[in-house]
Amino acid sequence: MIKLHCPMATAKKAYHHGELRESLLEAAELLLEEEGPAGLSLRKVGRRLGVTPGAPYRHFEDKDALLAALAVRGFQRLRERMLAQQEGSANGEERLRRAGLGYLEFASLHPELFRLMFGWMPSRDVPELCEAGDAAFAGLRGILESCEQEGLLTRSVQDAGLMAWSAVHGAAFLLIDKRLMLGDEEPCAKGVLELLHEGIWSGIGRRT
Amino acid sequence: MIKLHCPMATAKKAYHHGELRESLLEAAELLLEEEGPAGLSLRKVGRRLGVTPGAPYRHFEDKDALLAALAVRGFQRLRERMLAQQEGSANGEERLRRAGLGYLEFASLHPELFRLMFGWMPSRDVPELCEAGDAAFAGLRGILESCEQEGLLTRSVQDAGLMAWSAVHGAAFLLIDKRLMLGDEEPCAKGVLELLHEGIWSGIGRRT
DNA sequence: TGTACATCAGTGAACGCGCGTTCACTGATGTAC
DNA sequence: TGTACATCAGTGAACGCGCGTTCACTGATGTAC
Repeated sequence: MIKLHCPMATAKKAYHHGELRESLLEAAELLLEEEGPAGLSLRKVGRRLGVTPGAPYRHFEDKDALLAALAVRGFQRLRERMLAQQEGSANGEERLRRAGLGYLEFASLHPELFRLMFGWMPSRDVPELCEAGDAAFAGLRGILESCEQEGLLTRSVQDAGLMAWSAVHGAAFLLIDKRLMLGDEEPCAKGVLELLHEGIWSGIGRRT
Repeated sequence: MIKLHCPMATAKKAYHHGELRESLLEAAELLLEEEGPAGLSLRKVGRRLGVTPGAPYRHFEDKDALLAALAVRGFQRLRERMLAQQEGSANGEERLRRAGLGYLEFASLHPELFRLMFGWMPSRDVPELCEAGDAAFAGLRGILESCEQEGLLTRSVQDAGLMAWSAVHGAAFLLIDKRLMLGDEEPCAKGVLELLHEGIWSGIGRRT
């Protein structure tokens, strides 16, 4: 048996873990999704990795720093997911739709992380965190600006951004809170987005 | 000095509090808003009321029950606020706007409670809680149904509901998370709603 | 109106728990010569 | 290539803390007669 992420693969118990920082983040995220924010403790994370309670302090100043790092990672992935499939799509409307879908998918896949990123964060004034959040929103703004250049918007980029982001953000929360029922079936990101996009686009754009 | 809410107003320290259940809820909500969910403990709430740690257990089975009651109260007030000014407004569009404004105002005034109601709740399967949430949404649905009867909707009540609720719900979160910047000024519920409503109504309704 | 008694609501002390964090330590790693 | 040594990353024991919850109790309240 070889543990891929451990440099000391053969040794049964290595004194040095090797990639503890990354492992802590992974384990913490897993724990967060399993037990929610109240169930996430540094000690538990350490225990999962077979590591002493003091070990995490070599990599994070305190618990809040770990949480902030978790949220930063989250924003980066959210951004990547939103922008992932943009290249192929010529049309501004289509790019907006894909970004929205990425947003909803991200929330569905990582509901607790999503909640942590938006609002639950105990220490909000971490600059890295703000930057990561702003960067994610900048992706949306970029899409809308290109829509405007294509002459597709009926409103300012600012107003369209408020509208589109609010709608998708709200839908993401309602989706992970299971407060949406589309007929009988369990709602999925894709179904919700289809309905939503129609409304958003009627509200901010025009079809050519 | 007379404490209004205490029947034993003259006695310096009454053995029986008299309205402890209600006081616990009030104090808990205050504490929640001041310190966030992580700072809310039964002991602290008791301490604030000058009451023993065991006292709350005469009124709530456990901490989760208190939290659930808090959220239920929140949903009731959210509903009331949304429907408060409906009577005077003949027009369906206007009623929808006022409901949206009520929603945003509620979130602005009680951000932590709002977060508790949506999603943070540790024990989600409390039936009273679901009912209270559904009742709040039913208010929105009623408004949209009357819009439909007035011939104002361009979409089904279902789709319009998803759209309108998502947009306002998302804006509420972005607002309390301070993620919205409208030009230079600090955004307020009213300003955000004005912009939002234009987009929503273009998306789901028509003007007569 | 007065008394006896059941019920109720809060007391206060105690429980065990898991937590975040600190600290002197030690084993492993990597670098200089 | 081999050795000495500084640096680093994890150990393990300990700290104090505040928490949720329990429980035998007691003072106040309200009811029956």
